[in-house]
Amino acid sequence: MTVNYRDTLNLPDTEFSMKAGLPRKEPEILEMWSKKDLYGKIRKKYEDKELFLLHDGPPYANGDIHLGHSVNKILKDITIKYKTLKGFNAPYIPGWDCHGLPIELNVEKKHGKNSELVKNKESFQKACKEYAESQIFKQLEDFKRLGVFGDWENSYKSLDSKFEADIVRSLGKIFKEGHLEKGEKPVHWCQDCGSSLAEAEVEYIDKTSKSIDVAFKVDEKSLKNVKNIFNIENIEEISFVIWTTTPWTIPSNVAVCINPEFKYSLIEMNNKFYVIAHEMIDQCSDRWQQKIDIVSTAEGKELKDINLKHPFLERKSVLLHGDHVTTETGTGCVHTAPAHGMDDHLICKKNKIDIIKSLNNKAFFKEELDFIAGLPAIKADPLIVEKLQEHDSLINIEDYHHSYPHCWRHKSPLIFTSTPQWFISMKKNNLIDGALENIKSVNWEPSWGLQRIESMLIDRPDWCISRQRNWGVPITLVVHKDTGEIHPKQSELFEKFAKIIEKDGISAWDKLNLKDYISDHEEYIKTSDSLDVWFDSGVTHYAVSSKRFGNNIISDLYLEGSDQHRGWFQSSLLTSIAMNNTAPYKAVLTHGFVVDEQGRKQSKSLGNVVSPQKVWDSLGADILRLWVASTDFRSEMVASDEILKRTSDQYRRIRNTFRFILGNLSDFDDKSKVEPESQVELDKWIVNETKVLQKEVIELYESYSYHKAIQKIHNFCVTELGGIYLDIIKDRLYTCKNDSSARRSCQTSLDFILNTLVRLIAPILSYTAEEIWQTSNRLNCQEDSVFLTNFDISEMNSKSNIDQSEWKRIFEIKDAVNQSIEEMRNENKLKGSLDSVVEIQATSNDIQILKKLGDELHFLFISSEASIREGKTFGIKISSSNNLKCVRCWHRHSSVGSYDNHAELCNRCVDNIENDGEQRKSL
RNA sequence: GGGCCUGUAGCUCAGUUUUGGUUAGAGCGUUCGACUGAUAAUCGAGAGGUCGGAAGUUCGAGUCUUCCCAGGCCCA
Repeated sequence: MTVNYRDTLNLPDTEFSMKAGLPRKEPEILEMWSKKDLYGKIRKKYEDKELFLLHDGPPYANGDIHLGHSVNKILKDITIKYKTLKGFNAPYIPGWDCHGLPIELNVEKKHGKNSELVKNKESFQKACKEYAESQIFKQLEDFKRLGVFGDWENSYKSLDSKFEADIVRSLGKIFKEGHLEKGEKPVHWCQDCGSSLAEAEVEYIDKTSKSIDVAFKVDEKSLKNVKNIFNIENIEEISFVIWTTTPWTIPSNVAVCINPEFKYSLIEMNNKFYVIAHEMIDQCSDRWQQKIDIVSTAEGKELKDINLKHPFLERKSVLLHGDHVTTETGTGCVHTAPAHGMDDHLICKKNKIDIIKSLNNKAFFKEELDFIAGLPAIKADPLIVEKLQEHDSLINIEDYHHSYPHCWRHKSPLIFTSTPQWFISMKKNNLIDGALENIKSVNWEPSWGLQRIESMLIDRPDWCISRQRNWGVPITLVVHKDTGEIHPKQSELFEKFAKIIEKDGISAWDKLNLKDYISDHEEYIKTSDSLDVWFDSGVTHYAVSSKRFGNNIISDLYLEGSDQHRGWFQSSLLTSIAMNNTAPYKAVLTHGFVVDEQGRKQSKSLGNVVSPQKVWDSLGADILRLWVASTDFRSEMVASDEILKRTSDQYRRIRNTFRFILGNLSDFDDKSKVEPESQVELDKWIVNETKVLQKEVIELYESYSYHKAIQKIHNFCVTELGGIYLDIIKDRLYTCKNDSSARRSCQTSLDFILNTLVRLIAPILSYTAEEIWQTSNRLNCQEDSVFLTNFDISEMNSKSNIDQSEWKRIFEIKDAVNQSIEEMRNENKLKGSLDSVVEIQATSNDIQILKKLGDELHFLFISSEASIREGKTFGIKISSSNNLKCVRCWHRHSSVGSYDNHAELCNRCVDNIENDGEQRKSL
């Protein structure tokens, strides 16, 4: 009967399962981290170390987290964990942005727009706060589930009264530094919101508007002048023709602009005389379907000191020169209503022409315009067209399709209208210059970030911080009830109001009585506007970073999506420059957006949304983390089922590599370690390879090239470990005596690899790294968690007889042998590689190298025998071994059958079972 | 319409800047084979791209220039 020699082998043994079961295990690990207060322990351990401050950009406290949130948080977490393992004190304070319109709208929807709760400002604010908190709670649980480490108990929220007070203090500081300005400027206004909107709240949607061409008659007093310029007589009436897509702005017209660089023609059409840009004649003729005769042409710059008459109001309209006039569409004469257009506003400001606005503060037409009184702007279009027809001023009307600003919530068309607003001025106290100067010394990653924010800053208007909303931090200004002048003691008042708000929240502003603060209170009123929410998040460098880490601290890193070049990067920069004259960050890293396989953005309507919740429930958060890490985040990040499947494959390979290592270290401890000097050559080689890998991967982490880092780790598991090292050492691990130096030598290397690799994957595969750590006695004897260790592992240095280039050649020869064996297999002359006998003919160089492996060469090829002989060329001969197969080590050897007590074993196995065991030097 | 960015095997990425130069690399997946002592694993081998498209510069372009196409972010 055959002896069961399997029991004499040292087979791997581990509880680290092949099947991950992440969706089940991860919550348990999360629970363990929480029970241990791991984050607290990390903080304590590193409190004296150099600070690395990654300041969290707050997500908006509304809705479930999506893949974009996950990408952002995971990238931050990888960075934080890497820096921690590197030995930095790298805290992470997550935050939330809590005020603003979307939350108001949700609360309105929930309770009813006309409910008592919504109508009462204080109860409405309370409801908004509760709603935001409920959203935060949900998001927080999901962020934690991603495996993100942070101070969740002490996260920052812009709705905390302390934070709200700090927002007020920030505004006070900016006021004190002279950047605040009152203005009357056109802003996007949503009739449904009853409020002006931030740029971020505007979206462009295709719309059909009525475009009209309107004649503006030349004033009687200017007629002679115009006739002179065109060198013509005997004409009673001349009109300039403008083109606009917003008929409702005609009542606010105060001027018509022409470009002084263009030529303008006097034309005759239906026995009437008009002026339009020469270049536009053909286009207008087509559009109006009219025959046009050119009477005379003049230079635009000659047309000056001319007054026109408003088409139906008793008012003049001035002819102005402006470079903004183009010949793209229209007539080359531009209707100018400074209350309703930015160009119009600027050109009138320049020419000192007063704004006339026919809309009231709620954006309805004023009473004095009887025919449209009380109408909202766009609704008045037909009546204005009618009015123009009555006055014989309408030349043409047609539909016009264009991309038009709409409210991001209501999807309703916006109007552009001027309202009294508070601004942070870009120029008043050189804020823009300071910003442009300071961004140069920030490290932008990718580098085009600088160019991007620079071009955005250069053409950005003043920052309108006023919102006519209820759920927001009040602009705590005290202004004169008649003149609107700010109270002389305003600067001191900011701190007083901040203290009240810190105690009682934002509702305190509405309740406080000015007579408790100023003696001349009867002359003054409180402003009722609230702050743009971008201001809230913009001052987190003060309300969070400075408050928690010391005054004027500059964060090491801001890490957000590339859309934040206009958003948070800019609002933070501007407030920081305004308050401290320095940028709030040393480096800014941006990532792209998540798209589908076709490169399209994820949207509900396209049905291509990947839900992070589904991913961690089915595959595990580590798979999501691995996907984030293995994608180049600098451009768009593609997510799809196939990609996640590939990611799982990649994960399994890494996991199984650890499983193999753990299984083969089950009987290994510190006492079993072999001195590096006496290690087998191959074991020295892999230690060296591991050290090289570690160095390279750390460099890649350092440059935020996470996808290259994880790829390198994965490739190492596949090529160096799977393809070479682990495959070769199986023989020694399994068949040598368990405490033989041959076996202990490779276990010593495996121990080193385990220690190195588990740390290298920890920032990315956090759950798995921790699972490995807790499973292995070799690891958990060192620290309570992998995250309480660092990359510095005790050095293993040793001299080797075989250098790197020689090993390279050895493995090239191994590849060649593999190919030869494969050929034999294809010809059915061979089955497994252990059936083969390898004969190599090589030149002296190769011979010299191969000789170093001695009679252990066949272990390199995993063949039963191998021999070398010198020749003029390189050649490989494979043959099938005629020897019997040893049932224990599966090698074919002539000694099999020559032992009476072990009839089926080879000499090597007999030695390993009965005697001291074999010695190994090289493989 | 403008600014910035992306486009290399089915998938994820190298290679493109300072140096343009022989048959464009890796891993995954796929196909075939081996093993059954990492076993829903592991090992070996093979197939697979002309580098989004076109034109140009050059002896020579994935790599430089221009234009075009597709897509992303931000703006108008």
